[in-house]
Order: sequence, then C-alpha cells, then structure tokens
Amino acid sequence: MTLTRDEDPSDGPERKSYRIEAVARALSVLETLGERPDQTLTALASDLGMTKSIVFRLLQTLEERGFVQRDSQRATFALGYRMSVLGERVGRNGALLQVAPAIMDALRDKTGENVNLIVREGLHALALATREGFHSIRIFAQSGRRGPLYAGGGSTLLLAFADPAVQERVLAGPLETFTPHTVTHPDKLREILQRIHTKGYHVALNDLDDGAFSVAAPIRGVGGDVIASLSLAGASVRLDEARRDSYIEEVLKSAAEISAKMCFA
Amino acid sequence: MTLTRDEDPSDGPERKSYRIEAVARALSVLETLGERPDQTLTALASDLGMTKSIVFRLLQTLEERGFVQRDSQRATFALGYRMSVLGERVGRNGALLQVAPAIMDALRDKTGENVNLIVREGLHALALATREGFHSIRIFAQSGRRGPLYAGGGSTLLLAFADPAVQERVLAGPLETFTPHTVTHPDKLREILQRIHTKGYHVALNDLDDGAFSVAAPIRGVGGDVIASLSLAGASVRLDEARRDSYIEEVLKSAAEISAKMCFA
DNA sequence: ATCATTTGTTTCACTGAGTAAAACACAAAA
DNA sequence: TTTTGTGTTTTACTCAGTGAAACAAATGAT
Repeated sequence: MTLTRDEDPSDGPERKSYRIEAVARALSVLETLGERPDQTLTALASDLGMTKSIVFRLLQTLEERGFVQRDSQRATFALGYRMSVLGERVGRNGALLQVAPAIMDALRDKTGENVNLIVREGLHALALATREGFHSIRIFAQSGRRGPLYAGGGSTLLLAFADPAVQERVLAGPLETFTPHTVTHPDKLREILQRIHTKGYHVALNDLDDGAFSVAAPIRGVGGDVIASLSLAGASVRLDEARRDSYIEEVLKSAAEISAKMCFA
Repeated sequence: MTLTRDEDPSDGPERKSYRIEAVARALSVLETLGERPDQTLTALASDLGMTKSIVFRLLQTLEERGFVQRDSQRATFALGYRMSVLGERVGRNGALLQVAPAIMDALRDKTGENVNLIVREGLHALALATREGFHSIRIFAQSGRRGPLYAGGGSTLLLAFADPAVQERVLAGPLETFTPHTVTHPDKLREILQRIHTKGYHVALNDLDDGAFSVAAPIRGVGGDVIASLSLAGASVRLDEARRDSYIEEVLKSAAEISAKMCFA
C-alpha cells in the first residue's frame, strides 16, 4: 500500500491521505525556518525530529531553488528570496481572505450578528470580507466598500493602531458627521484612540450608522503589527451589558485565532 | 544508486546532486502557480510535464499545509496563505539582499566603479548594499546609510518612480544644498523627475558629492513597481561620453537581471 | 436522450528514489 | 593531544513515490 494513513486515526474507518511524505517534510523545514531562522543543520534536524541526512538533502534541494539560503559562511540556514517573491503574489490581503472566512462564519453562527474584516488602505478603511448576521438590519458593510477611518468600530480601531503620522493626517482632514454620535472633535478622537490602544479592543455605538453598534478587535501579522480588524456589528438595541461582554470576548478570541494563522500557530 | 546526476553533465566527471525529486517537483508546482495562478489540475500537469496523479498528490500535500489553496468550487488552484506568511519573514529587502550581491559584484568587476543598491524608506533613501570600485575615491555609499531622495543618481530615480504624494512631500520639505550643482528648485526637480520617468534611467552629476557621477537604473518587483535602484558611481572626471553610454547599458542590464529574479525569470 | 469528452479522483503493482545509520573529514575547543 | 562538535558522503534496504490505467461525475455535442 502506497498511501499513508490520515494523521487522525479516530475519524471512522480507513481514511486515506494522498500526502507525499518527502514534500510534507520539506514544508516542515520551511515552516521551522520561518519560526526560528538562522538555524544550523543539526539544530534543525533535532528540532524537526529528522535525521541529519534527510534535513541535509531537503535543505540542499530547497537551496538549489532559492527557497532557502545559507548565510555567508555556509553555516546557518534561513528562508530564501523565492519565498518572498511567491509570497508577494498572494499578498497579505489574499492571505487574510484565505484564513478569515471559516472563523468569520463560526463567529457569525455563534452570535448571529454581522461580522466584518477590515483593513486600512491609506487614509480609508476597506471591508475585505463580511458575513451577514441573522437578525440583520442591513448595516454599513459590503465587501470591497471603502469607508472612513474615524467612525465605525473596526475602522477606528485600525486608526488607533496606525502610525501617528496617519492618525494626524486623518484628524487634520475634514471629519464628516455621519450621525449625532459621530465624534469629530480631534482631541476627543485622540482620547478615544488612546483608550483603544491600551484596552486592545473597541466598542463603537451609533457613530457611523445610527442605531448600530460595532465591537472590534485587532488582527496582528508577522511583525506583531495590527494588519486588520475583526468586528461584530448589529442593532444597538440588542446590545445589553451581558451581550456586550460576551461579544468582546468572542471577537477577541476569533481575532486571535486569525492572528495565530497569520504569524504562525 | 540513490543520487541523481547534476543537471549539467558538462562540469567534469561524475558530479552528484543531493536533490530530492519529489520536493523539487513540489517547488515547481509552487513556481508555476506563482506565474500563472488559478490553473486547473490537468492544465498544471501538462504545463509541468508531469502525470495527473503526481500533480494531484503534490497539490493535495501542499493544500493540507496551506501552501496552496483551491478556489471555492474546488476547481482551480492558487498559492496559499502560508506562502504569504513565510514570505513576509524574508521581506522584500531580504530578498533583494539575497539576489543582488552576485550581480553587483559582477557589475563592479566589469566597470571598476562603485555599485549601490538603494531603496526608498519613507522620505529618505537607504543604501541596502554597496560595492566599492577599484579606482574608488570614497563616495557617499555605505550600506545602511540614509540619504536624501532629491540628490544622487539612485535616490533621485527612486523619487521619480515614487507615488506623486511622496514626490510632493519631498519637494515641499526643505531641500538642502550639498554642492553647487544640487538642484533645489522644485520646478526644475519636477522636470528632472519627469525625464527620468520617461527615459527609464538617470545620470546624476556632482549633485550630491562634488566631483562624483552616478548612473542609475530601476529594479522592479512582482507588480512591476520600482522597488529599488541600482547605480554605478565614481569620479566625474572619468565619465567620458563612451563610458557614459556603456555604463548606462550595463546598469540597465544588471538591474533587469535583478528584476527578473524578483518577479520571475 | 445518448454519446463523447473532459474533469478530478482512485486504484495498483513495480521499482528506484528516499531513507536511516554509520562512516567521514574537518574545525574548534578542552 | 584528544574530544566533541560540525557539515558532508557513502551505503544497503525497503517502502514511498511513481505512471498507467480504470473510474465516476460533469459537461457538451449530436
């Protein structure tokens, strides 16, 4: 038999996997080098639980193609330029769009509210993906839609974690009033951004759409920077104190899940 | 015998390669998907000259690990989020630093002049790597050094290909006078930038260091954007007309070589 | 409807590629 | 010196990877 068993032997009778072991091992090498670069051959081998011979030949193959590179003294290994080139093809947003949907679906199912995945693009917020809740009065979100950075839960959170230069340019620019609750006073906004930054999440109320709340949490990328926000949005009337707390918890948890995938589990 | 022969049979007697074929094939799949995404299984197979079975199992393995992803209808394949995540670890500059040195060395050896690899960082130029020429009166360059964007061959070229917003912020800011030949008049600078943009290269004379020339060409990345500049620099007195022309040609060629590696050969 | 093609998937027997272990050369430290 | 480490190379065994061919499910042409 040429097929290897599934890694999980519990799921029923005789599932087969078409995984090809040598390739899987090579991928493990790449991931390990991603987590801890500049490792020596033997370090890698023991780290991966493989023999030196194997790791040696895997590295040799990966190096031939530029997926791995040795340092100048040929002593340690790290990821190669081809990873960067190919990775750029996917892009950070592409990666988010592959990782987030499943988690967004789960969050929507658990809460019944709208779920938004938002990134910053220059001085605006861009909805990368959305899930419509069940009770859903239709709100803001539509994937591909651009919005302001200074109103709305997810957007404001992105602003809070953005470069100070970006913050100032937004605060300097014209601040449109969307609802009676939109905050347009720069100092008041600065205060809010500061609070978001320290608390690590944000609850916005009626500031973009009147009658709508939005509970947002940050998604972090490789360097630890905030690269996107995940938010729950719905009708303000439904946001009693208990829901507020549980929503915060759920959004934080889901955002952390996405972060984990984006920088390594 | 378990070792496969080297791909080049010409280099002497019986060289062996430790390449492991299954892994090499997997890498080929990744590169092909990088060049032409959203391909179907059979298209990939014929494209790569491999059996459907093989490609199927390679893809399955790569997909299990997130290096490849299928679209929603499970019909076509593309690179997965893990490529993006791992690629970010290397970074664009990291990739340049792996690719450029060999080509920079060759260019230095051929011309005997200083060679600089420069990227833009915000409103400044950053020398990623440099090679000292043979005649070399010591000039500007030192790797890791930050400089202005509006003077020096490589820097000005980067400015010429930068976002208009960036150009304006540089032109608005204070423009220091480095030599009698430094151009500090915004309109004159705009004109120069325009000319660089259309010609696709730049020759700077005595504008940053008095008595020094700099011949620069753009390096392009995945999207076709200019991500860095490669430049030859030396003493102005040596730059007669013949050298000027051949230097332009050589820099353009070397820069193109790097570009090719950065976006696919 | 029926047939013809094409897709992705699965099977299977053969064998040579991938593997582990052990030997190797070299360098740095003890 | 010897020791202990490194990366590299060799080896024999065997099972993982392979190609060919069969397969079901779509899709399109007749």
